[in-house]
Amino acid sequence: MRLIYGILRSYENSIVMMSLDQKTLKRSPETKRMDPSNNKKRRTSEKKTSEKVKICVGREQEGTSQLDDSFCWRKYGQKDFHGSKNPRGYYRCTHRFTRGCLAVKQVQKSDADSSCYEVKYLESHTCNGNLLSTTKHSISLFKEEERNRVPKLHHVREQSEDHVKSEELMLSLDDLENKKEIFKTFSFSNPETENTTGWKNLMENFSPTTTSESGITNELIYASSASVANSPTEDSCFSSLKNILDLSYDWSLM
DNA sequence: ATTATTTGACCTGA
DNA sequence: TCAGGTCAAATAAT
Repeated sequence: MRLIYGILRSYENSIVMMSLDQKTLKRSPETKRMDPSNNKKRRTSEKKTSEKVKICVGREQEGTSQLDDSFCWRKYGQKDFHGSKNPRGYYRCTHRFTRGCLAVKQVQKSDADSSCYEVKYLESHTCNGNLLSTTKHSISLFKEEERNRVPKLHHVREQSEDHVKSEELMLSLDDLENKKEIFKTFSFSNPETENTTGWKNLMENFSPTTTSESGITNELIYASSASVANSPTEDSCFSSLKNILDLSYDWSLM
């Protein structure tokens, strides 16, 4: 384990260096403003090449209109529509400028059921692979404030190259299995959580990228049924996992 | 100080 | 002209 974390930290260090360089890709307000041909608002005329769209309905999360789908989104706009009571929020991947990730999503509160949000995904994430959706989803099931404390460990995976990903995928799955074993030993024993298929299905249900590969898909995750991730049992399960991850992370910083 | 959100202005296509 | 989408300055939050 120590070796693994050592390797991950090496990746992280090199990636930090890379991302420093990549920050130069960020929009420069000066250059935009100085450029006369760029009179005020520039607009990209290129159309969205991908029409991969996924519409989900999820649960409102405490105070935030942003559904937690495990990715880092940044809101860049909001629009009111006539005929719709609720405005639509426009989000893009936080890594848009650092890693050129074009993922975009639109979130709109459902008119019919204000406890639900309709989420439309446009473009898929290029800032990470499916691996990440696997690894990060285990994190996404935590409460937001808890998730924020969980770590760069996952960012390392996020930025790794393809040949590393498959390796890391195995690691992460091993990790999951290990964590599950640990739960069983000192936490509880739940037939549901021991069902690997159920576990994987749960993960897949929360993955925008893994389910959006084949054209348009509509997927409904109703708030009530989504409570599977919030049931007391699952909660305790994941908070245990989170504790372990936190421990691992802290230890890796030593 | 840095990062994220808000919000009015603006752009493009229908 | 309008609807939908995006930009970016101002503001808020961390």
